[in-house]
Amino acid sequence: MSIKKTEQITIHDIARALNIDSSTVSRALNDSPRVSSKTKQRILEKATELGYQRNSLASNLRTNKTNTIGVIVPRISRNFFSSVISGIEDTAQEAGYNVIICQSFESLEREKKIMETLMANRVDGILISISMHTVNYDHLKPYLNLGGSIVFYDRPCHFENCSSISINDYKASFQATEHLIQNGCKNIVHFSGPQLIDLYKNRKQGYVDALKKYGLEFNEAYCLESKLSEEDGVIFAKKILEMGHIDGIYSSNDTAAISAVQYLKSQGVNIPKDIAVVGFNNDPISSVIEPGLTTINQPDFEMGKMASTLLINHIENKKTKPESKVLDIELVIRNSSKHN
Amino acid sequence: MSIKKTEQITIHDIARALNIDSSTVSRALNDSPRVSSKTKQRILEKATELGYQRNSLASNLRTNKTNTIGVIVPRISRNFFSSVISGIEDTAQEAGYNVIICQSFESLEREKKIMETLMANRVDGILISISMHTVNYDHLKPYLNLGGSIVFYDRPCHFENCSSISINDYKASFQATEHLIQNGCKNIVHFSGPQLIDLYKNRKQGYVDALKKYGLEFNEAYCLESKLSEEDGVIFAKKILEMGHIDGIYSSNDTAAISAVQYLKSQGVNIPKDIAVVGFNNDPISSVIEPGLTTINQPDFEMGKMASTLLINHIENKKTKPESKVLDIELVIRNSSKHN
DNA sequence: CTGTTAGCGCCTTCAA
DNA sequence: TTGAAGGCGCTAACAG
Repeated sequence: MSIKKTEQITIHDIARALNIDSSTVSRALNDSPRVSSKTKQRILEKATELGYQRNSLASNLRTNKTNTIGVIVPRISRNFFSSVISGIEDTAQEAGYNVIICQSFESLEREKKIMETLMANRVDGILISISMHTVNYDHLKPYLNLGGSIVFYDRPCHFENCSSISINDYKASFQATEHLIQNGCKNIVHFSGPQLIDLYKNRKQGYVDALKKYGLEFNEAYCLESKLSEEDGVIFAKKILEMGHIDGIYSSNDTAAISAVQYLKSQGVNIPKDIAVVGFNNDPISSVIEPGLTTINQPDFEMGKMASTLLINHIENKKTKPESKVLDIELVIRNSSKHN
Repeated sequence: MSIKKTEQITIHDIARALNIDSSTVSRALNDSPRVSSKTKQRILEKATELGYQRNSLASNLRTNKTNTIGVIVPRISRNFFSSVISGIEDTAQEAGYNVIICQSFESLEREKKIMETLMANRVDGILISISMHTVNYDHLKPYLNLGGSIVFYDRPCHFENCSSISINDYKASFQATEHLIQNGCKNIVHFSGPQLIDLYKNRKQGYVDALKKYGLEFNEAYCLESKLSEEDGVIFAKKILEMGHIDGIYSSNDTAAISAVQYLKSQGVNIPKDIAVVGFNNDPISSVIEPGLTTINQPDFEMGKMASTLLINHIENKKTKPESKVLDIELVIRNSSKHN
């Protein structure tokens, strides 16, 4: 900000105008009890009169505390993540923290850069959902060495002694598959995600184990792996139609399930009668549009709140031991739409 | 960040280790040409060896420049906005700026607080899409007085000599309505938004004028005003069914159009044969799901890029005169879905 | 309750 | 090409 010095009012300007010392002004502006309410009053008045604007850079430099937490998220456009962010902001604001949101776009390179700038800006802590291309965590170390705290959310991750919060993907997957089986499905396809990520590996395992429990054969060809792109659903739907005898879909991929359903419908398939579908899906629009879809309701907002709370705890109370919280989900069957 | 001093490596540590002065180190780390490449080399090596991490707080304080721009957005979960943000980040990153994203959640109170923290953190510039409850702009003044630059995007706004970028809402609306009329609609309902916001006022006017041009009567009861909440569409759809003779909907509200369409379909209405629909809608999911919807395609990503470019221009070149850019849209008729 | 003093880590004249 | 010195705006001892 190229600023003429005359425009920057500092505590010294206030002090000078009032013939007192700048340290008193500082105390007053921080509402310290060690200033008489009378002078506090005078100082605040003069401050607004002169149009004083606190310079946090200076104060943060001095105190070595920014009251800011960084959030690294694959992409904010995914509804699940924007809800998590809301939860984070909610809690953070209440505790007096600012939040900086950064998108990695699933790229390790961008994640590294983000870490650097968050570190350079000395954020007090970082909440991160690692990108799907992140396989080692070297880029997190410098920040930890610097004394920062990191909490992983959504995509679980065991690293140093950082806490993490995730949902019980295995169990969720198991339940979803079980639900389909109990409703009579015999040939269930699984829309999976990148197997490099534990999350998707766990989900696949839940699917596999549920099949096993009910004596259904596991068929690798039934696992359609997606890179989480927009149009995978349609491709998958076509494959399903080719296969011919599929009667169930368990999708661990938000958007894929939706577009698959749409495509299948357009081809005259009756959902869920011909093919039943269960998917992860926190998108409010699609829930309005596809009332027949059974969805796995992930606690997004709550996850944000918990992650934020945990991180702030770590920041303010370094002794706290790392925790690994695993949240359960619930299956929500949207048989009836929200239209009443 | 409560840090033991021993962990914070500074330029002085590097200087001491090399028996040179910290100012030389500073120059080297900033890649100044006024340092021999030999010492530069030594310094960089020692820096990585010691695990030096630049403290931007200090440097920003000193230079009075943060290389950071703040973005205020009503909510990131709306697809239009997250695309705008991507555009902003794209351009900003290339120009060497960091981006801080803040959500106002359409609340003036939150907007005020955000302005304060962005100001306190001395961001170099701010991109803002004002909340729908923002009627005056007093909270922006202190930042401008401090020498900051502001650019308005999406929701146009004439204030001091700030630039703004928006789409031609009037024209878009006119075209949309005209499209319906030319396709034989006689009784066209308009889903409008808060009339306090110029944007929605302009959109309504476009609708009104298009009706006028084609000699159709304007009926105030046909304007269904929404507060941009999720479920308005269903309420509106019910009203339409009550009215009985509606054959067209022009919606200036993303989600309302979608849920209305869904509800109408569930009641046996044929879209677009019985009722034709044109709406603003940048949501990729709904475009997959409702292929029959005619949508007004807003240049979201481009808007972000342009806004960012303009702001950075203002920041780096204060003489730049304020501009008001107005982008045109195009009607996209999604008769055929994306499924090929 | 208020003033004095001394930096936080970095950058930038000004000299050499 | 490098060093010395001072200060960005604020806060935190320590005195009084």
